[in-house]
Amino acid sequence: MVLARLLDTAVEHFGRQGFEGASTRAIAAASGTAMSSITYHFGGKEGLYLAVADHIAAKIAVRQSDVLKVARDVGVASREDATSLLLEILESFARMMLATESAAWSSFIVREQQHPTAAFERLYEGAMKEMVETFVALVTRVRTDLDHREVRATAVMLYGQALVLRVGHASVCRILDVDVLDAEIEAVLLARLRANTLSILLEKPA
Amino acid sequence: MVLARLLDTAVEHFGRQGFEGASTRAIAAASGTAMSSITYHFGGKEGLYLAVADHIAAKIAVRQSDVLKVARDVGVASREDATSLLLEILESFARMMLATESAAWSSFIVREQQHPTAAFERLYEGAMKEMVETFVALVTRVRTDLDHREVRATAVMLYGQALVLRVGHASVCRILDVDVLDAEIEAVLLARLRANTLSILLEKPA
DNA sequence: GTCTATACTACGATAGAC
DNA sequence: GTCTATCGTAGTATAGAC
Repeated sequence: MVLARLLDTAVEHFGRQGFEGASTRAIAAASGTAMSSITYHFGGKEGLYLAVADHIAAKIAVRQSDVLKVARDVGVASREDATSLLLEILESFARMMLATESAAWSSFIVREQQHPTAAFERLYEGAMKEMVETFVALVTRVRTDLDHREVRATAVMLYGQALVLRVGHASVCRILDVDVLDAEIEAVLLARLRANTLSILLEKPA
Repeated sequence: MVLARLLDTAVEHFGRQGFEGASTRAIAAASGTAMSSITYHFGGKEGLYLAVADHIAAKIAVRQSDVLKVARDVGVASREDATSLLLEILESFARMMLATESAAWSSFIVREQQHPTAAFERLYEGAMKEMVETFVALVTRVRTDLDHREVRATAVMLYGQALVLRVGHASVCRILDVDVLDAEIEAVLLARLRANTLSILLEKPA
């Protein structure tokens, strides 16, 4: 109970302020417990940080599990099925990027992306790997004209379209001239994501 | 001189560790001066932080000035010219995201994107605004089938494809199964960016 | 302008009471 | 398991020498 509360608070604090910036005192206080609880439960600040990485990975895995399960069940898909599966996975990811709850842990992940520590390994293995590999397999199926590396580069950029919604949040709001991304704007963004993705996937081999 | 050295060091430190995580002592030491120089030149830690934002904005503005100048000179372009200008701006941005020097300040910017402070205003007005507006104008020219908001949503996602190269750096390396993004991989990525962007821009209105 | 010295606050870790 | 108390370190800011 205290343990869970510490983890949730820590996601927020590490996300906002990074490892060095966050303070175990502040995390403990915001969790309504003493600082030494962190030492007891996690061995120290670093242990808490790694536990947060696992915590985030688990949350993402749960959130993506439905759509990934469908992809697994379908197995080798027709080109049309693969295309619509890709759209679904990407839209699911984009919704995650738009959800306000992702703000907390996305900061954590983005920091690890740019300056990886041991926590990155846990994030990647625990949450991202399966999503990535499924995605790559589907792009391979749809874009038979591309080689191995081109497929993966394409997958990266398809993801980038959704990632920018969270990572460039302030600019996205500025560009769209809104203060918050409400349901109406979200619909426009998701529709564009879908349209762009279809354009990319269904390009006729030159 | 000391001032410039302090700024360069501060970009690095604030980028990696954030505002709270970075220490003025460490920044001063790495710049070969005393901590009180920061107080003298910038008024304190916060003043230094804002100065860093201006510093970064200026660097980006310089880097993008050539390609933006061309766009300005062309004025109202033909659809073909607008398309190739868009490709050029985006590729220039992508090259910036791939350059190792952008690692330092991109962390700074990404943090401000997700949790904006006064520094974000300086970054946006100083460096991003012109790039964004030019870009939106060109997309408007090319995708005449889209309304105002759809154009801006499309612009955001086109940028996202390039942004992911920096912001998702560790994952990109993992997905492409490389340790560093060398010239060969870069070429593949840029070629895909170009191809995807063309697919999106030249989509036939349904 | 740039330094040293210092005041004050907050950090993480740990020991020990309960 | 959770708390309080305390230690050593490191943070920012500031005053004053040069």
